[in-house]
Amino acid sequence: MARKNLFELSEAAGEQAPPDATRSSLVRPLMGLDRPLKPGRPVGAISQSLENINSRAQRAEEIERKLSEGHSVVELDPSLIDQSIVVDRLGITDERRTALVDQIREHGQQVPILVRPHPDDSARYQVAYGHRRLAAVRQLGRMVRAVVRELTDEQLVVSQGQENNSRSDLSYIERCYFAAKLEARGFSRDIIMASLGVDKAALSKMIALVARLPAEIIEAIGTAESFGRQRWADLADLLEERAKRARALKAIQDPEFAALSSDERFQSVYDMVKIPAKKPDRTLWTALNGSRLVSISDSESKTTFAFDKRIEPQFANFVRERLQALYDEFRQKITD
DNA sequence: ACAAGATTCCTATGGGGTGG
DNA sequence: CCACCCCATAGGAATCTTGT
Repeated sequence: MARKNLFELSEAAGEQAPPDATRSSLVRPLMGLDRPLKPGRPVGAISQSLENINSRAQRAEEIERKLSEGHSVVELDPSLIDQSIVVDRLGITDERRTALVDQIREHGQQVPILVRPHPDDSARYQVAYGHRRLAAVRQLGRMVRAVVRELTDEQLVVSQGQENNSRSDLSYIERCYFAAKLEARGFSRDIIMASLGVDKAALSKMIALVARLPAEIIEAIGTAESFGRQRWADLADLLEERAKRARALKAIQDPEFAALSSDERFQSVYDMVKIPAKKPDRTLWTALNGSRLVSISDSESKTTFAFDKRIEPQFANFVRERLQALYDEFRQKITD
């Protein structure tokens, strides 16, 4: 928890920091993004150029530096801006949203968002990144500060993914989800790798993971910030079993489930399917005369007595009539 | 035969816990 | 408080599989 809060604070600080405060040490130009690429340029060029920059943070700092220095920032009406062609988030917590809104209300929007002209509607724009800032500004009813660039679809998603990477903004499952959506939209593996900053092996696993998990469960659990590849893969393994999957799908409908934090939701689903359902412990009670009168089934939540009517038809009724007396005796015993 | 993708295995890293 | 260990994570290399 403490870690998470720290992270949120530092991330919030990042949004408002003066753009040039920490960037003077950066000298390496962001190859491939320091000038707009010609549309239609082979996609390999993008990923190739990105290989030369190994540090994600550095890469992202560069993107921001370019934005704040090299390109003019304009103010746009948020209502003219549509979201990206591929949505990357699984939802955002309320406190994070309000924190950002407060911050922009007090300090203004320090970091511009990146948009491109809408390919189908010349009057509108599409976000490459800055969805949350856009939403916050929209809520405040202000104009949004934005950099407008001509971007191909590939450049758009690569910019979007790199921005997310740079801020360590997306949890593992969100990155997987984003990857899967890019894949579904027909982007090449090269582009997706460049966007997410992962190699082909990792990407393969990310896409496979989303394919293995029911979408309802991913969406119900949400970001699950604390859980990475291993735990999600474990969960996917466990959910291969049909019975467990059914149980998980049912559990996520519970209103109590929705009230948990995302991490807790993951843990709760995980725990539920991890512990194998204990099958009821069945024993047969045998009377002293050898009659096997009662079979007793003992599970986690209840104990069932089944009376065999073929052997002693009246016995069950007899016990039923004595229940109150038995219960009284029981109460008496535990209150002593 | 070749390329793309999937899988498996190994390892550096860092967080978290524990014992002195 | 520090040193150490354990474990999860995520990146990467090697290898296997599949499709053309």
